[in-house]
Amino acid sequence: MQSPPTASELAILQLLWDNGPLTVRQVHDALSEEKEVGYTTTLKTMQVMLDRGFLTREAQGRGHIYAAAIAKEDTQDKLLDNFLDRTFGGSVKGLVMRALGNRKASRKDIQELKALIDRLENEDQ
Amino acid sequence: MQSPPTASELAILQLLWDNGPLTVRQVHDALSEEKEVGYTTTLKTMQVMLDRGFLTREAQGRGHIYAAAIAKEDTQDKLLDNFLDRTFGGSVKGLVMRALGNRKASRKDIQELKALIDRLENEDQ
DNA sequence: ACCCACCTACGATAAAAATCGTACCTAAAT
DNA sequence: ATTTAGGTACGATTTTTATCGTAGGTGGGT
Repeated sequence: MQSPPTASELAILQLLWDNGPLTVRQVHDALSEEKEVGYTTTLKTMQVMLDRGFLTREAQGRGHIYAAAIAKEDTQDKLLDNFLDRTFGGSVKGLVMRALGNRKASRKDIQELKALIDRLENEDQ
Repeated sequence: MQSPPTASELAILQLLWDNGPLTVRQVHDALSEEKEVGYTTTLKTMQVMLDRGFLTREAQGRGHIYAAAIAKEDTQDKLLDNFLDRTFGGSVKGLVMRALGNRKASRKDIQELKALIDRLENEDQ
């Protein structure tokens, strides 16, 4: 995977990751709720993504049904690495403290994070 | 601030945030260590940034000395918000757990995070 | 058989970012 | 005074992303 998915490509991947394989029409309808865009724009983007190896597809009736070809977690990790370097100079602590500090996480989130941190703390010993 | 700084602009901002006001030459030399790029490219980028309100400058001898005009934390926050939405569907927990889970944070980092979490936990009551 | 709604393919265009060439200025060294 | 090293300004070009128009295929309803 040469360069990571662009912002528009990522939006499409999110839909496929979360909802399973979809037709162009379905993706387009979902995207349209956020932002007006032509159908062929969505189509073209997905064709490019197919080409780039981000998607696979299967014939289905008249058209195709597309699926994500790259894993959600892998992709997120790569994007996170880039972002971390570019924006926080690679400091995980900087990123995490900012992410937590400036916005409200639910009590449940906080519990889970606490558990994770305890886990990390122990591993470390 | 209309649209956030692009990746190359951000690299320049980082230098200015971390080292204080610099000349184009100094910025260019620093950038060149990472990646080959023409001097006028750096110059032009900084002129654009001046235009966009991301930088200020002062005459100094033959040339100018540039400084960041936007705050590091504000900018990071905005970029983080975007990134969070685009990549983790807005889930702070998702982002933080991934950031912490997949790479090693130092014991000191972990302590600080723990303290932050305790603080958040109490605020929440 | 014929429409028509819906799909694909794909080049073209537009918009955004990044890169560079060239002309020109000026201070310092010779 | 000339040269020269380094600086600026700024249009032009290239590269990357995003967007769309148009031509053409196909299956189901009538």
